Amino acid sequence: MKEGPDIAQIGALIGDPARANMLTALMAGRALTATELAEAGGITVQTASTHLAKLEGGGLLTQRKQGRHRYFTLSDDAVGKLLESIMGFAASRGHLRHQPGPKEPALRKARICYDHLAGDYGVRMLDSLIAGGAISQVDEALSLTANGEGHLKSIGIDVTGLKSTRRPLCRSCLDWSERRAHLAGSLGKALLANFLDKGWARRSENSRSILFTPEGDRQFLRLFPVEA
Amino acid sequence: MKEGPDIAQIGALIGDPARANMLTALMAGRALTATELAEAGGITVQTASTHLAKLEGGGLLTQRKQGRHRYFTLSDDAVGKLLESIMGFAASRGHLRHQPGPKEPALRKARICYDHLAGDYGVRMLDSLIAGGAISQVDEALSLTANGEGHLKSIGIDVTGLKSTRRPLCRSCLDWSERRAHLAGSLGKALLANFLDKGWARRSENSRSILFTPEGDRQFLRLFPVEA
DNA sequence: GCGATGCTTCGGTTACGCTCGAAGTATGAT
DNA sequence: ATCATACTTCGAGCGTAACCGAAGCATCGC
Repeated sequence: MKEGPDIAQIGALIGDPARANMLTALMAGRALTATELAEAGGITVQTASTHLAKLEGGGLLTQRKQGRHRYFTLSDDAVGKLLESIMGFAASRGHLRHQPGPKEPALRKARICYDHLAGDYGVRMLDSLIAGGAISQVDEALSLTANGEGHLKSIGIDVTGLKSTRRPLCRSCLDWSERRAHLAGSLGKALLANFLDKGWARRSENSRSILFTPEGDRQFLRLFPVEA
Repeated sequence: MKEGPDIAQIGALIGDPARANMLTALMAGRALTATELAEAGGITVQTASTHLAKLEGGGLLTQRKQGRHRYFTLSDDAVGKLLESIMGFAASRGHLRHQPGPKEPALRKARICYDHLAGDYGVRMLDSLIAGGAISQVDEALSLTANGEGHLKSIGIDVTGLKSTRRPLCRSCLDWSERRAHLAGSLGKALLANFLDKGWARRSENSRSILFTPEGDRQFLRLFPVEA
């Protein structure tokens, strides 16, 4: 009767609202302290501590001691990937926790998804790369073309370095706000890092939004055109 | 603070052991009645009924009335995909609900994963198809080659028909027992259906195992060789 | 019509786990 | 040394939801 992996256990870990909020906060990719995570979860630090212990025990989080702080991060990108896929599914079934606020539009425009760009701009970027022949798409599978390699070089991204990592170069990730795919993988990460480096955009302090400067906005739209 | 999809809600749905067991039972792809699912969940029918109502409300299940029976199935293959990915993750973190029994080895050898072949045989099949040049692999992405199309034709599978469906032809699916990829997508489904049609194998009545006949076993191993 | 089967709804019990106050440990600052 | 900060552990309190017995519908067979 009992056979196979226990999905109930990790379902239960994610199923608590406070824990889910903490995990969502960690999707931004930064390491956060227990106190910050308590804030994110809307609970006291004592409660957060027990939650964090459970999440760590379940293999979702790892902690790093640094002085009197404990920084928590998602264990690895398998966790990020898992959460992404659940988010995508939840969005597809209309399980939103909408509370439409002022930050909402900024979030839909551009936000960080674990370590890469998501939202309207993320989707636009992938669309443009596919339309321009830099990335080819077969079903859900993405791969970089020789053409695209040159194109990225001109932007300032060295693809050969990325290829040597064990992580997939291109991966498609379902966007919960747009319900379409955007670019994940090490290339997606590198592209976002590139924009931040160039000063085109910066990360919001207390949200997952990516805020583009007026100049950065212009450059981004020029670099990733879409035919009307 | 509140932004994006509510992963807690579906986490909680999957997080209850009884519900998780019912969902796992439905991964076999067949429609099951409320009574059968109660059995699978290890609970009474009354309790199962409330659970099923919740799962249906959450968009995970759909029911079909047929006489005085109610047949439940996973809503669509997005649900199957989601559960697969959670199972893969759970297995990677060692969250098993092992109760090593006699059925375990059969399950590791060959089992059904929503609608396609998984386990040792599933992994072997994909490996062999890749080694034989029928399927090409870039990162996690799989695609059928022209070569492979002919090869499948000779087995008795018409790929052109499958291509017209909206569902991806080839998809890789992480196998929790082997921790390696096997073939999903409409092609994976068609291949399994083909084996069952030919009488090479049949589905176990009360488990997810796929039982190969001695002759089917021989044919399968011949068709999908692996170099030692 | 009648009984039998499959499933849902209702009511009441139980228990698990989320929660926080208070106290305890560890690290850092003065 | 002393105090402050960051976090964990302990010990209740409490609420929600899982659970089942019993009753209520619905459908089938006769």
